[in-house]
Amino acid sequence: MPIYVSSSFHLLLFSLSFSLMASLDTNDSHPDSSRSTQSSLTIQSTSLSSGTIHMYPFPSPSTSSQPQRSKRRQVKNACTNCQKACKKCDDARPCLRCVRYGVQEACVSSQRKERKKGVKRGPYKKRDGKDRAASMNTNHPEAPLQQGVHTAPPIPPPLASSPVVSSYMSFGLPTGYYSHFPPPALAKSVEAPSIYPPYIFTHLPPTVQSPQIRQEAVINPTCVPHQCYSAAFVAQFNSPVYSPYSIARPDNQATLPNYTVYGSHLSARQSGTSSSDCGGDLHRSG
DNA sequence: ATAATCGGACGATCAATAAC
DNA sequence: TTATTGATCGTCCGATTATT
Ligand SMILES: [Zn+2]
Ligand SMILES: [Zn+2]
Repeated sequence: MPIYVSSSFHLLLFSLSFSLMASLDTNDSHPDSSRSTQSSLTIQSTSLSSGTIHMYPFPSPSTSSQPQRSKRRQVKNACTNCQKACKKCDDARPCLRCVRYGVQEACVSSQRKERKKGVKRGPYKKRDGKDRAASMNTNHPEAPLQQGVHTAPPIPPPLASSPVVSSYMSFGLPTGYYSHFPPPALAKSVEAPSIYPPYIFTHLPPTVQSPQIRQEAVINPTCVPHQCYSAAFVAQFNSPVYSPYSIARPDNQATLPNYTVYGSHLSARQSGTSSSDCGGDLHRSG
């Protein structure tokens, strides 16, 4: 039963941000300032008008020139539903989004196709010390902007002395674990917020792993304790002391009135349509 | 106001290549 | 053989559009 705790600094940030995020809808987004066209590039700030929260748990007081942000974390394989909808998935199966839409049964991981081999690449750039430093350093004027992200000192691994965990990366839970959600009262958006309290993980309750009971839990939100996401959850979340054991995932959110059921309205693209598949850098060129 | 769509930025992966 | 590069493939942010 892993319990990851962290600094109160971040808890504070989170409690603050969730109230602001309440208005977010399908923009279950999180700070990604470099690609946002209308959100600011500020660090640890909040854009109230757009609803975009900029939270960068790694404060960079000294380097004021470069906005520092942690990397966006991706799951290895999104489920097919999330994949089609271009929405954030998670490592658990069923994923939270499918649970929310009541399509747990259809939540299966997508398949990655094998990378093609035998593609020639041409010469790499030289690898002596200097070139290397240059290529890895943003100081290089020619370096792509993208590389600038890595300018900051490498983020220490979790077991490093610092308890600080990136909120941006916090969603990376081991399979079978769910992070806690903001209290439903705050999380009125349909899609799950991308920023989760990163510090309290709870093991997937066995009941959730059973399809039958899972379904019941969705159908009947007023279910057995540990199968539902009830006032108990809210209470715990609001409590200064978090108990990792009695919290189940918010399954009952799938039955919230505003949520439409997969098959009628689910925001996943029809597989047969000619619409684009929402993917990739097809446009990108050398 | 809320939900769905989807363009494209960003992240992760891993074969090709370079260095040892 | 190991280390590094960098193209490919994938995720999903977030603006736009559609629906209620
Ligand atoms: Zn999913
Ligand atoms: Zn799913």
